[in-house]
Amino acid sequence: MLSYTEENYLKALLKITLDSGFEQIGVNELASSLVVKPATVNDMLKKLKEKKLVDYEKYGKMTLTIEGKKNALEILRKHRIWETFLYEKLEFSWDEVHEVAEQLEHIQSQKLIDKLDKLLDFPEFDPHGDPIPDKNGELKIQFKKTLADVAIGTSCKMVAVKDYSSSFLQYVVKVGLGINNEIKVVSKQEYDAITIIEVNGNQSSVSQKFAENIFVVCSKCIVGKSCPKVKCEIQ
Amino acid sequence: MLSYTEENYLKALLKITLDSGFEQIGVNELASSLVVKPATVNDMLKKLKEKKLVDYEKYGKMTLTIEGKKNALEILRKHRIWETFLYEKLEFSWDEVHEVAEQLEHIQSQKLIDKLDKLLDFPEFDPHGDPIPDKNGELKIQFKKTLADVAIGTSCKMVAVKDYSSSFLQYVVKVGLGINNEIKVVSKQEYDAITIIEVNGNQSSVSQKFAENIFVVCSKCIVGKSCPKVKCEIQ
DNA sequence: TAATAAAGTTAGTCTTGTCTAACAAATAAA
DNA sequence: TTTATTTGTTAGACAAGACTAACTTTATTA
Repeated sequence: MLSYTEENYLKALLKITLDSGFEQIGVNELASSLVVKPATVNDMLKKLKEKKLVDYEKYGKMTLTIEGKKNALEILRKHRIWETFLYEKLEFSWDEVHEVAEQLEHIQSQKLIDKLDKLLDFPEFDPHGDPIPDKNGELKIQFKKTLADVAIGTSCKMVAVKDYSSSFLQYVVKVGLGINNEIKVVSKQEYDAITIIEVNGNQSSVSQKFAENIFVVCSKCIVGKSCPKVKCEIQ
Repeated sequence: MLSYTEENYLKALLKITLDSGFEQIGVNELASSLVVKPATVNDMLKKLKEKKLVDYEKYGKMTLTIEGKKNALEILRKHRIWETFLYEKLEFSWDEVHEVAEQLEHIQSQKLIDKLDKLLDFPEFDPHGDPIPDKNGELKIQFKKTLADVAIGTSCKMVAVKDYSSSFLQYVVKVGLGINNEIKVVSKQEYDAITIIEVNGNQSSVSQKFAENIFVVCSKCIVGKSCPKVKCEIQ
């Protein structure tokens, strides 16, 4: 049985891997993701290594083991199913679900998750557009990049967000954006990367930071140098 | 903000008060209820007193303060709403809900509970027949006693259970009993208090221990000496 | 009411998860 | 390639919540 804290460490490791596309994770990186000091991560690492959930050597990088990844995917599955439940059945808005799901994901009951999954008719995506791992831990991975990587003049479709904070999500709604919306990149300031986008006929200017937190798919996107951090894998 | 553990101490105190009808609770009593040593309770008591959730003097008895009771009722409300949700919406049986609700009751989100309450159409009782405190912390209290207190030849109606363990609840079902069933006490062995009851025309023998864990209401029940531990209050 | 039993308290220890401060290794830059 | 910087490690401390063992009060009962 994993503790609440151990679960959070595994989840954070998986999250970093999925976001960056790299399986090798440094102590500082994990520490800042968990808002904890590197020394603390170091201690926990010994325990996770002992339990064979993480591989690492002193002064090396860490990687989830198969077993660690399996556990992490289960937590991610619970998190995303709870988010979907809150959104679909309890009238929560998409900027409210994350915080509560952070607590609910630690409830121990296989039956509970299976029944929720059934109640929701086996959803494939959560309210933020993220894929929900299935019972076997299979996770759909889409070709995706951020709005910041989309070439001027190109259209794309918003599929997910990278930042789950209320303030960001509320701002996304304010700009008229949502999952599955078509976005056209009209122009981009060279100086500060302010981007003019068009959604449903309305134009808005968004910052570089904003654009980097919107995941999109499109046929003609810039690969390589301008898309280094987003894993573009197919299932 | 209360810790998970503090919440459990408050809940246990309220539980003992509701079950026994006495507000004055001893350290040993609470310790055995929480399956913890008296020394541990003693330490926690200092913290709860500090936070003005519990009144007590050294070597005296403890009582929940108004504030402590308010908190405890909120936890009880959450517990019972979650049990109802699991039972009504997720096909859990009545012997499965308690364990999971023990975890769910600690989730911090007022909105979550309000929305669940609404989804369930503001239930008044949980699957074990216990009343659900309302948003203001008001708790319906029924006249009730245990099946062990019912006089021979008398009929009564089962309204709740005292023990929430799976093994007991499954046994209750096996005997053909459930909330709202009419029970007639046919006879009782003097030697070992084995009681013959009749439910829906079928007779069963139940032990004293069993009978003490079934709450019932009836018009002609024995009060006073044979009903010393059950609080017989009206709302 | 004095002896015994039960109930409650205290002191010291353990584990988990966190911290700070000092140190060591690896990497990047001059 | 030597120095500086970043990254990672260790040691020691602390808070929460639990324990054991020894002790003190209060309650019971002979």
